[in-house]
Amino acid sequence: MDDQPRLMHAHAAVGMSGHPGLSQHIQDNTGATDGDGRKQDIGDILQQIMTITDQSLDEAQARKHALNCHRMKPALFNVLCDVKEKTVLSIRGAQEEESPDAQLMRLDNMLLAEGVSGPEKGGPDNSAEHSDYRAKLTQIRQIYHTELEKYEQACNEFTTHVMNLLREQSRTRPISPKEIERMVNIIHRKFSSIQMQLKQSTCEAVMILRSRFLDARRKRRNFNKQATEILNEYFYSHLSNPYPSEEAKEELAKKCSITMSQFSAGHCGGVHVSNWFGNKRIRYKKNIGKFQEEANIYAARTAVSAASVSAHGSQTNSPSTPNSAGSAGSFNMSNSGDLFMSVQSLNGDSYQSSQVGANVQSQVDTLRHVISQTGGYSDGLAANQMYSPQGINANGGWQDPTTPSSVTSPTEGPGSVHSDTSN
DNA sequence: AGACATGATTGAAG
DNA sequence: CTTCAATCATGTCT
Repeated sequence: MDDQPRLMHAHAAVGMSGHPGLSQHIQDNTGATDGDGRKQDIGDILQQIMTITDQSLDEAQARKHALNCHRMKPALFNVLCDVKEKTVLSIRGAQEEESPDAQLMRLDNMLLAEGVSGPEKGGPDNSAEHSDYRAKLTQIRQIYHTELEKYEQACNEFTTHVMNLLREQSRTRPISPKEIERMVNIIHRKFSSIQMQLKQSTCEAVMILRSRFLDARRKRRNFNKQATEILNEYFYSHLSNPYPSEEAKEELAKKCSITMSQFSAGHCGGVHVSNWFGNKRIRYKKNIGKFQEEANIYAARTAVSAASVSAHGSQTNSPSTPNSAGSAGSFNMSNSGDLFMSVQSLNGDSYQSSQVGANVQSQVDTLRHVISQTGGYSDGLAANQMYSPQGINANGGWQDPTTPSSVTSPTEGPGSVHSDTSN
């Protein structure tokens, strides 16, 4: 024990020479009056630190306490912190990551958009339609939030724990507040990367859910009978030009209660009507014979209602007339006069004289069917020939397929009806 | 289970 | 943009 001072001195000398800034630092902190005595002090302390692990626990505790209370302790602590800081920085260098903020932001945005994060989405959706989807989404939402909370809590707990630990250790090790702060940052980064994983998998789950529930193709719903009837009524009563305008489509959609398309924002039921008419046209044209019966049924039905309307001498639709979409100005019948004449000359009926424009087209179509059905054409083929060519040209398309739904209806020439029916 | 019906999608054409 | 034609994918009937 009595040779320690000498040894310490040597140690101190080595230590000091290794760190040129050390003496300066200490001098700053102590006022630097008596040079040699100070050196001895420092050497003393350093030696004690070096040998602390060789001592018994109790002894070490006592020494530790003594060291903590030593007047040179703050200065030494600062120096060591400084040295460590420089070493650590040089090792770590500029490998600070480039922050995955962009990705995190995207995930956040998506979760927000999907209604997972952010306020609960209580849109005016018809809940019956996607209740299943919403239930699952709520489930995901709940899991997400619980997990997020859990992570947050764990992060906070861990951070506090580490901070306490470091603070405690800073009594014996050179740990500066700056370093603690850095450590906290590291922890936060780690946890946020875990959080990102959570967000990522949540996004994936939502995507899968979406594709399963909201992909209309997968979840195809047939229109109900009434909707099909309404659409068919329109189709067969506008057989010569079955291209409803946008307004007509919307109206039909409304009448048919076709509203399931909230998920593809921008358009509503009209799209389904368009699809329906597209399919109908193509399938009708492909196999007219197959639709013969159907056509007759609807033709007869519309004829009856049309007749009853005109019999009342009224322009308003009778309640039993479901084809109002084709009337009441849904279409601009600029050439209704021609058609009207055609019909007149066609069957010589006089009751139509009371009709003006609107209903003419549907009646033309309708009457054709009635005629074909009842006018002595018992032969189905003949009947087919009777009305199938109307509007369908030699190429197998309805006339003017480019802009059929614009402004005016049938560009059907004045002679077309005659030629069609001039058997 | 298989056939058929039917709403939706896709790509070309205009 | 719309429509057509082919096709897909699902619903429904047998």
